[in-house]
Amino acid sequence: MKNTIKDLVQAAAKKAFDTGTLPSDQMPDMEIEAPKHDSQGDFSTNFAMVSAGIQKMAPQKIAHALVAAMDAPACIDKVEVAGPGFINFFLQPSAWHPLVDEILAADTRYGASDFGKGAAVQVEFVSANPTGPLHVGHGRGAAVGDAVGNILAFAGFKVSKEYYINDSGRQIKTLGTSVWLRLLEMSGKRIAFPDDCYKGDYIKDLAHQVLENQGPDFADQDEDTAIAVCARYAAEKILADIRNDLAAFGVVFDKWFSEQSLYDSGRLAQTLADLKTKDLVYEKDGALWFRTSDFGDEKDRVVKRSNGMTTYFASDIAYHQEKFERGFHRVIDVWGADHHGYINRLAASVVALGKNRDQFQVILVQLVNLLRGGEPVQMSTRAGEFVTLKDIVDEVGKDAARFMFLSRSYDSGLDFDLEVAKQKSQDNPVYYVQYVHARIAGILSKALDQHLVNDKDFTRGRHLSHLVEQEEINLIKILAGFPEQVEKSAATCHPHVIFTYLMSLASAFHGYYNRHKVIVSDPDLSGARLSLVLAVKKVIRNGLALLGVSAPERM
RNA sequence: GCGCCUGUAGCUCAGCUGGAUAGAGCAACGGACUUCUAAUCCGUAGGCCACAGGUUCGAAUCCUGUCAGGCGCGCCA
Repeated sequence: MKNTIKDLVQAAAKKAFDTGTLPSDQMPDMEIEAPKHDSQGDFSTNFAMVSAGIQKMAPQKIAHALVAAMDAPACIDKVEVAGPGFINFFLQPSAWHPLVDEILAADTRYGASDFGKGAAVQVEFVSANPTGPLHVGHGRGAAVGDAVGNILAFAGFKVSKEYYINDSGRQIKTLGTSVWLRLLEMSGKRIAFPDDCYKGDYIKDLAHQVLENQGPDFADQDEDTAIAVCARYAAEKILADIRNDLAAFGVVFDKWFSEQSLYDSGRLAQTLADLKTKDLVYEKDGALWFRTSDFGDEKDRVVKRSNGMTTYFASDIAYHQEKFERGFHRVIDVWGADHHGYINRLAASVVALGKNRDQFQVILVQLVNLLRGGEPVQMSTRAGEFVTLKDIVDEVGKDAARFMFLSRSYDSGLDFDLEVAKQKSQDNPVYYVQYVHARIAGILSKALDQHLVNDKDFTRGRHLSHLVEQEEINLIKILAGFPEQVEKSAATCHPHVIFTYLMSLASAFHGYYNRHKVIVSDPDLSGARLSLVLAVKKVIRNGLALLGVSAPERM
């Protein structure tokens, strides 16, 4: 419909030029948009305003010249000039009817596009160290990363979701030590438990399991060997739990990438060798420094410490090189906002090794404030006292949690209130939207019982010309906007665009539902309305699916 | 000190690749269930879009500065 209007405007501009009412035939970069107010029509264009410079005429005059030259088809009721020079198009209600058919036919693919043109994109998210359970912050990152992946895929990108496992280095050793010390404690040995070890109760559980598997003599083991055994066992167990918790949260990765594998495969050594060959590193104070400041970073960074150990940064450089070698055009990392100081150095490494800056993108997710009934939930990572993602999913459910996490832009901090997320009331947005789906399912099942519809009607509109109510046309207009919102969400990598859209569609539906009955005595009108609400149901489902939220048939 | 994010209704936030009269939800007040699910709807009220300049036909939106809040500035990960 939008393209029809655009063609119409362009044809009119050409005709106006040919007949001499417009001095130039140059086309401006105009927009066709749906105005905010109904009094401003179904569509409007800013053609006249953006042409003012080209035509050397007042926008109002250009607009009138254009309208005079326009051959509007029958589906357009009237065209008028308004405000500073907007041209507003008022459509016949029937112009909107074919869209219902289109939605029913496209079904699960309505809203999909080839916007991404099949470009390969990798989205890496969560990537929490396997040293403890996932917490609320990871939950928001997981919801965002997963939704961004879904949305990009729906918009025509070839998406791969990946989790990077930091399974080498000091933290894993610390994990092993923590378990080992708890194990000694249980075996009756008095030990001091250092401050930099992990203190959560899960460490004691793991120690208990190791002791059970290895037998009571294990406490007398050589310490280095024992810590290695503890570390391996604990990391594997924690990672398995992370996997399970994410699966329960509806997040499934295409690939789990091990940091250790970068060492084992020689990929990391290769990267360091490349850096030397390209003269991107130098030695100073016994350490090896990357010249990241030549590529936009504030200062150079160490990739190999004077003690011979490579840094986390070194692994990350190798990992990101490896990503691009796998053929991804774009690499997106989802990080917590507290890591933003890391962006410039990693971006520098990507650019230094031959990629464009815009091929690497970091989504920074701001922090979550966990509340219960308006009061902050006290948490201390140091003491190992915190609410885990699993706790949240168990308490409020996957759908409510995900919807809440995606309700706001990740650029803003988020207040997550457990009591609100749990409430089955109007405070809780997830039910507001899911309720639309369930309500329509209820109507459809009643219609099926009464033989008002059959299976064929689920892919094809019926008697659509009966849809004449203002609320009906308004609903179709909102449905028409879905593909555009998906594209906007994909272009900006902002899932909350879909959230906002779903809320407005749900609101329009509830309003319609309360004012008009779908199943009425006139079978043709019933058929038309059933087609319309079925289209709404499909779009709600498609939108919720992008956010990883289910669409229930009943509630 | 430097960098990133944020500042819009009493509260939580949309709107930010410039467009017409700045929108939702919550909270407050008043209404709607003999009905396809009231987990809903309708109405009322609520605003120096932090502040000051600039850019232009037009600024909540872009630029500069100021103020306020959050976070980050390791040979840690």
